[in-house]
Amino acid sequence: MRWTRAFIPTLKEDPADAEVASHRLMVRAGMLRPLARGVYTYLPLCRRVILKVEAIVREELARIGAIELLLPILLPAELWRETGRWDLYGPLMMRLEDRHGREYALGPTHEEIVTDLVRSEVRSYRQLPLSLYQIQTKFRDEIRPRFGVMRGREFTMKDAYSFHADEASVDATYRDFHDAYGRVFERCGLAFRDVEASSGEIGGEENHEFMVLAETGESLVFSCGSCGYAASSGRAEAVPSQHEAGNSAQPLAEVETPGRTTVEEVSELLGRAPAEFVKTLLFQAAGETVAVLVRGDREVEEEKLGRALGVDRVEMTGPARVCEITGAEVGFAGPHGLPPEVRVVADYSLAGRGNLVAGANRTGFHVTGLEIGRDVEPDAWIDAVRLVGGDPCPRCGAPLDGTRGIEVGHIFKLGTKYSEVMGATFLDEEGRQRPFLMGCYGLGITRTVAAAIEQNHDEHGIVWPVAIAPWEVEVIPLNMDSPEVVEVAERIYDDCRAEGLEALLDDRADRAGSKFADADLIGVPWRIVVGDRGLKDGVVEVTSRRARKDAARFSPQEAIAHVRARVLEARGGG
RNA sequence: CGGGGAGUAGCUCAGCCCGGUAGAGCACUACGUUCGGGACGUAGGGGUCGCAGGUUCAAAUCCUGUCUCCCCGACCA
Repeated sequence: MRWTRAFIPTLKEDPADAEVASHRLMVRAGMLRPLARGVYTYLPLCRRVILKVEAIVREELARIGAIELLLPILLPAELWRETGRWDLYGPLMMRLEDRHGREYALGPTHEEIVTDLVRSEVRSYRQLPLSLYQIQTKFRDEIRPRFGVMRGREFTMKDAYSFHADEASVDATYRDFHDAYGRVFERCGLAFRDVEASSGEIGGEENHEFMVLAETGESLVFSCGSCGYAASSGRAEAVPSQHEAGNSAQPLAEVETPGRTTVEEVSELLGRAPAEFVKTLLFQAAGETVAVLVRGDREVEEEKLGRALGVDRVEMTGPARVCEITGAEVGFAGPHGLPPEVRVVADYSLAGRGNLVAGANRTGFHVTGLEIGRDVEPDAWIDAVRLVGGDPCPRCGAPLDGTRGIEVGHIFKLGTKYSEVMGATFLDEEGRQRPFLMGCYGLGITRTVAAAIEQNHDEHGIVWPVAIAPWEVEVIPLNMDSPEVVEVAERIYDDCRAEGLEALLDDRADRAGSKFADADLIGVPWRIVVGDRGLKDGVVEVTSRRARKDAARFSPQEAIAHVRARVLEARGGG
């Protein structure tokens, strides 16, 4: 491709609204332009990268026998009503009506749609297992789209769904997808972790997330360097302590704490460490009010809490209701003396602690000397705390690493969650009608591109891994007025392509500085520079984007051979 | 949804308080000089100042409404 024909509108200046590297660089490098909040045009350079990622995904899925199809984007409400997700999905789903007033959604995910297809087409266990996937645009009306394509409202996702007659088959396919995802991200040049995760809206049983490690990630990941345990924040377990109440034999006493509502403020006033506090948080879980007690220096992880309570989701109780229940303003809730209908659960972080500080359920007062077991008897001890880096590994006790990550893939075992309610069944060997066992497997294509940039850039621009680079080599003639430079560059460009390399020729009449700056920005991994200076000695220069200025001098033919050898090493897979 | 900020040239922004001929840098066009890490000069092209009302002799500027975008938050007591 010739630069003058390629439509790569690079920018000298950073866009004003881009906060993270991938967003900033995608706009500057002429990959991305915004159209609406969380909605972007993918320019040709970006499209090339997307197609490369998709090609890798297709290759790896073909290896595990998954079959590509394409499901519609415009989805009738009835199917979603069958599973109850028309209401459950809430405002996250983009909805519209046709001229007759019929309701539709723009597909945020496709479990219902693919299950509907399979229930009407697949009759027998002989047709199983079946793995179907598509690569398609998804729509989610995110609360707050941000970070460019990392959290957009319209994005490209590969979603796969598998159907099985028995658990062993689900397990085998789940493992296949797990391994295929690992190979995809590896081939894309990404450092990632696969972690135990919680299932969110999709639901189901076992599931794993694939997290690309990056400071700008929106998720928290915990991993153990000694035993290999890894889990997302919503899943990572605390080490279960023995839940014996402490006993310091201090009397329960009220203290005045006017206007001090946060742990920090009360801690300062009383001179007691936050770890000696009980935070009492009221949640609504399936219509019931639950008081969750957690150590003052810790936070509740709502996903874990929901699982511990056996409900799909928990919600914090609104301030008005909190006042009603505790009889005090928000900020003074405590475990002692709550109405009997409020269920009380205590997090393990409080186990064995005595002489605690807590709200007094009276505006302007806290209590000291609180003993769990004496002053309040929790209905249950649970693990609902959000871990922090350095917490002990639940498997081996070594300190956990806490890092941020970008979720690029998520795989689930669904069981019969969808097939059962939708009546999707097959006949087994004994002629019995049984619901399909299912798995589903998502991989964010555009998010993977952004994650690749987050992990591979420097202050000058993108540093593409060869496997997903828009081009493998960029040929840069430094002086377009020199017939010799142009001629040699053109010949190198042609020969590169003849050798099967994907080449970009910067045939713009610009000065050398601009070409170098743009080359750094768009991040093509190899560069062959042709200038009068070198041609005097019959050589051109080869540099990698990573090394940038460190040039090796070769004859044109050697240069191509050198680059070709490096590219073939790095292409991987295939 | 709540709070804050911003909409002026393709991009980054000034001008608005204090109403009076619409600006700068980058980008673009032409010519010249330059030419190995984002050159310089000269001359140009390009804007219904988000939109709709209102006040005024006169509105980018003041007032009202509205739309859009960005940031923060959405209850951790």
